[in-house]
Amino acid sequence: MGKELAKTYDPKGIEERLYKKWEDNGYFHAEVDRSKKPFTIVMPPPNITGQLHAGHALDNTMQDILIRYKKMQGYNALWQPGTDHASIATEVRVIETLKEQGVDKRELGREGFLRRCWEWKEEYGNRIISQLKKMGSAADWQRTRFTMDEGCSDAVLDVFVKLYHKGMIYKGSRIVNWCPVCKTSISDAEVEHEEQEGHFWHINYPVAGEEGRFVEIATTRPETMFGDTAVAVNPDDARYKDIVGKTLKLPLTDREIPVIADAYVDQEFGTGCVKITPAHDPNDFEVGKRHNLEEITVINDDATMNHYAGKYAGMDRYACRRAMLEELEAMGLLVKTEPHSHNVGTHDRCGTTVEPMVKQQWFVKMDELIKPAVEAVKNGDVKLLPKRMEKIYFNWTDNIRDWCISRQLWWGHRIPAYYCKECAEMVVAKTAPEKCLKCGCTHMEQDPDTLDTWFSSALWPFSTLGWPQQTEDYDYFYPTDVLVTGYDIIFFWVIRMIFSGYEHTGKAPFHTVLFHGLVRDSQGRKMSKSLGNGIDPLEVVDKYGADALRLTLITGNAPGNDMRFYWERVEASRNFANKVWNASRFIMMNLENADESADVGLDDLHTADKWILSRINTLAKDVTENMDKFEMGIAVQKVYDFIWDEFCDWYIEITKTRTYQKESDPASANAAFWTLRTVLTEALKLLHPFMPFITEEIFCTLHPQEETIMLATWPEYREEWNFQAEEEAVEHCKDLVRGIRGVRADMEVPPSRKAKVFIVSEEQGLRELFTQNEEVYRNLAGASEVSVQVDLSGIEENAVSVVIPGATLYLPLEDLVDFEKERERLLKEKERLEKELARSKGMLSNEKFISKAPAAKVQEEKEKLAGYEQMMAQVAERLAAMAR
RNA sequence: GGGAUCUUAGCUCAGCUGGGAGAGCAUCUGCCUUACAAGCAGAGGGUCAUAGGUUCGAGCCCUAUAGGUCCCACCA
Repeated sequence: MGKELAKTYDPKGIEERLYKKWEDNGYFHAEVDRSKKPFTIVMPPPNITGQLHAGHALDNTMQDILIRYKKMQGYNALWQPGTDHASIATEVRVIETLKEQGVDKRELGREGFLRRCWEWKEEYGNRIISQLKKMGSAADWQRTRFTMDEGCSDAVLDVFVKLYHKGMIYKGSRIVNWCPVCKTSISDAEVEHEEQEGHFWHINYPVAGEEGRFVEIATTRPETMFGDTAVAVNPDDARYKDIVGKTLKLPLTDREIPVIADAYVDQEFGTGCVKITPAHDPNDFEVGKRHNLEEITVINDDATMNHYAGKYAGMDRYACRRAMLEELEAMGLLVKTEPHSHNVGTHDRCGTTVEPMVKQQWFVKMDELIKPAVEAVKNGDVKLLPKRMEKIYFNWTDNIRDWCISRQLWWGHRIPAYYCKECAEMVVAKTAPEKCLKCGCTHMEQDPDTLDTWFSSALWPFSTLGWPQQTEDYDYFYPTDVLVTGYDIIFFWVIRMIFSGYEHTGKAPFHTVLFHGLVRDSQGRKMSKSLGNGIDPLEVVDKYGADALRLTLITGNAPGNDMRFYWERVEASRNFANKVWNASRFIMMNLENADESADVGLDDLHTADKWILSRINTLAKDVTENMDKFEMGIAVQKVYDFIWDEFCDWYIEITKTRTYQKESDPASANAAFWTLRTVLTEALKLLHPFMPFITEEIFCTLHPQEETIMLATWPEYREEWNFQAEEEAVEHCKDLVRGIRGVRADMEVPPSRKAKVFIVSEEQGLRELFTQNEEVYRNLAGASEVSVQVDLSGIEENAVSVVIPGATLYLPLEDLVDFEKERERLLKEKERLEKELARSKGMLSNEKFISKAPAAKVQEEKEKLAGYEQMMAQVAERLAAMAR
């Protein structure tokens, strides 16, 4: 039989050993197997700069649970892992590292810099993977991919070239978000808007040729006025009708600009006159296009002013602002300065205020591409969970703008566009053309820009499976099934994967997206480096074990909701692990006495055995339903409650008398042994996806002939394990036990003192039930002797009593009796019953309830009423007897 | 400006399609009962934010209000 287990569960050592076993035995690996149904999850690739944080822990626990669950259900489950090159994030980190060594990126040159990036990747790229392994992640590491590996890069090039030739990728001069610190353009999704306190400066622009006449404009960014090419007013604005078409002198410059009319201007806001700077404002850019205005860029890539700023050239944009305002004030042109709070775009990575700039950039045309992605969510081909995420999704798709994909970075997929140095002809192709198609010269130069890091992530569900090659893997495992990720990257990633899937593979990349929320600190704050409030999952694993961490992250966590992290909750999880451990230990110790050869059939089982079997049978059904609805928090809660409450606190206790006294009734003991072993095994299986390590350790000890629980069969509901009558019988016994325990606690009867129990019931069925099932409740009720009877014969006058549904219990406790206390208890019970009766009678006397509520409900209520009336009668009778 | 979401026991949160309010932690009482004191048994504690409405019946559906959180948005 099984070996002895330690007294408390210590995950240290166990976890590492089991993980190694799983990995070495290839349990995580999936191969194409046409005889099985595939189930595929593609892991959101963590950045190679990343260290495991609470978000990863939650994300990967959820995926691991699904994978393990599906594996046990017999699916050929593949969890496809990999890492992301994280273009800008990595480049920033590498630059920082270089800086510490006193090296500048440009000194190294592109080649040299990229070598450093690959070195970084080699050094840190696997760090997070080894950390994910500590969580128990059953990912197929043999298939680990990288967004810049050969296959993924090939997919990127393929897609770029294809979209370009379809006219869906274009190069154009557009206004983009420019980060002056990272010195690259960024997409709209990377801009975070934050409310900032700023100023509204009113500045007079002199009207040319009309001495003393001014147009007062209001601006929050005066330094951009060097790029003004017009002032606009609303065409319907009566105040400015006569000035439209006139010319203004742009202060601090020698340029003159026209006054134009455009409906974009809001008459109510500011002065109703807007300076138009097409090169530095998205709205002004549009206005400029409509009016054919010149685009004058006045700010350099590093946010200093260029020569258009005259004497301010070379100054930082804010320094320039301060200086020029002083000058304007001195000139008397600064009319007033108002405080003004407004939204400012900042770069989500570095927090720098973005500078809108006109730049030559590459874009993906979104209008057509997005259509199938919208349709898919609308018609349910792709389900977003929780459903409210759909609104967020549509909000984005409905306002979609072309996606700026070029980045002025070096680390990433380089854009496959080649320019002829001689004639400037451009060729877009997967491989570099040897010579210019137009002029035939060989001086071809590749576009220096790289692609947005999300361009490759968008292809991740299929590029990792071999696409664009039509591989067996791709054919079999794609489309994937569920995507699990945080709601914070719905725009960056989820939407882009969906439209990319439709565009390139003709299919949705997954049928369900399961969103989870953020893990916050105990005060509800976001975990962040600067606050130093982040919890390190590895520290939790080290202290409490991976199973405890996993359970903590999953319990009470509804899809899409944020959760708070509490160490107390980890402790509670750890306690549960210990509970499972000890219950198993106890059972295995008992099983050493079990008669292995005993052939136990369902007919040999006692009431309690059938009850617990029936309960776990129902549990399996419920948990499976919850899992299929992705309600993991609810599922694990049910398993937890079953194991702790029903199995440990009731069933194991019930069986103790039988297993302890094996010799006196071997058949009874063997039935209990069989049930203990069976139910424990089934419970371990149900718990395994959530707590893989402890369940594996116990399972393999309990079943030494089995290799692993990972490949055990997931419990399924079976009709032959459904025992309704036994479930009811045990419920009655539990009522009885609780009744007696309650009264004993009230009367302060020491646990060591056993008492005789009289069960008085007028119902023959109940009397039979209690007579036949004495073993179920006798020990738990601390009964020395039990007598089931129809009347009070033989019961001492001063016995203590308690009423339970259908019966009254009497405990003769002469010396301990306290009539006043018992009267109080009975009166309290009477009060409770009176309330219930009133409520129940009220409902049943309501004609509308009778006529409109479902018949079953009415019947149910009638039965309840009967039960209350009966108990009321018992209580009344007892009170009357006591009064005598 | 638009939208989402939350408000349930002292704390943190569950509560699936409307049919008598749950868990963990904390508190109180009694137990070292030969698996577990990281435990066992018992107990207290909620007008489910507020006000209306729909319904035989509302924590759950609708409307409004208050407060919190978050997302989106080009009012210079």
